[in-house]
Amino acid sequence: MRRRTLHLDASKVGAEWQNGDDCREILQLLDRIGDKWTVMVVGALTPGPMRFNMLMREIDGVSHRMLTLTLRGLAQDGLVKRTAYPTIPPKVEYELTELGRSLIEPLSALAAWVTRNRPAIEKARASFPDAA
Amino acid sequence: MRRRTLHLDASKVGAEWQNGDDCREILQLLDRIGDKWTVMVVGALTPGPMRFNMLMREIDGVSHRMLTLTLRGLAQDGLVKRTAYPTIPPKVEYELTELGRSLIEPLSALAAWVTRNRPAIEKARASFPDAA
DNA sequence: CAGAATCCTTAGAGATACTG
DNA sequence: CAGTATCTCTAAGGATTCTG
Repeated sequence: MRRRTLHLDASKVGAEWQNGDDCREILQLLDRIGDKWTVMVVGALTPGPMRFNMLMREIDGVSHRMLTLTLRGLAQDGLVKRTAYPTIPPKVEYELTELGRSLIEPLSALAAWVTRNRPAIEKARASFPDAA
Repeated sequence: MRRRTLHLDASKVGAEWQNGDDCREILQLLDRIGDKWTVMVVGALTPGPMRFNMLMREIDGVSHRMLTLTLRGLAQDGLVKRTAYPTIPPKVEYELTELGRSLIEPLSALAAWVTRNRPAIEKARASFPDAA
């Protein structure tokens, strides 16, 4: 018997986690949410709206192309609002929507986890049998 | 001036999010944590220890190879404990470590977010200008 | 300035077969 | 049963160029 809701209770999560019901779509979304650049963009936009080139500079390592694609994806998903000012030269501002902002919390929780446990993970890596 | 800690306070996260100090390594870890199969494995292992083939069956869509690689990675990072019983045929059990279990919570928070907001996202996608 | 289009390169991942 | 090793192939992503 399979439930459709995801409980936060850690001890019960597993059951519906991989139940295949809506698991596929969840994972598909996780792929977008967990995407490297997506995380970066959300992080960069957290303080407030930003223009394209500003994001480019802010994000460090992102290519023009990937930033475009990521932003478009986020806009499609309603996480980011794109505002184009028809000036010359063009000016386009991106900002998190309400939905987008609601993602900050779980995402930063994860970031916090990483920060908190990085030492442990690095220790584990180092002490792993035949560590590369 | 840059802090090294990640605050959970949504309004302040952005600043250190992309500050480049330890951002690189955080992202690198996020890549592993956010990885499709990693999420699946953690989910599958949440209820308790499991053997390789069981995981194969449980996870649906994972190839033999990817499961091996994912599990090895998780073991290296100390998130999963691998126990091999030297019997014939071999029997290998995987289970979450303490560290691994601590990941369940933030991960399921994210999963919960996806579940909660999937309708909104799908609506956004559908109503997007020239939706594919 | 923002973005579209093109090319090109590689790493990721599936399929398959072999081994202890 | 669990794991390794190859081979292959696709598609993600970088660099570059062009346009409104």
